[in-house]
Amino acid sequence: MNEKPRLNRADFYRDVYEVVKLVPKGRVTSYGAIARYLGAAKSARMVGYALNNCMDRADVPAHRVVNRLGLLSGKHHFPTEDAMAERLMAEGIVVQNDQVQSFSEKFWDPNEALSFD
DNA sequence: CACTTGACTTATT
DNA sequence: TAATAAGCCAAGT
Repeated sequence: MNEKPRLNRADFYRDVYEVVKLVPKGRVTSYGAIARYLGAAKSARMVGYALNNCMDRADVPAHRVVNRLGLLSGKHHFPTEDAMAERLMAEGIVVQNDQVQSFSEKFWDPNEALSFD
């Protein structure tokens, strides 16, 4: 299987949006998981960058993306400090102290979900 | 054109 | 176990 580690910037961003949109309601994923799914595990930062651009798009549930520890690392980028937590809790996710509770249970990995063959 | 910063992750000390 | 360093890639200054 030949892979293209170097995705086009625009494609990478677009893919990030796609994957984030694929995150089921009540679930969360991590930057690394998305990056890895896209074939750029080390480019987890770029995922965050992409999401920052996606903030203008209401169709991208960026609030479902947290860091690998389940921390709402991106909450500071939301319109309000608690917007991210509020949205997550509105979807049934328990967030406390800016941290997703039962993160392991709520964690949704695109690699697993899409590899359900 | 070079340097700094950033919604991260993994490895090493 | 916790703290620090390095790796990664893009965008802004």
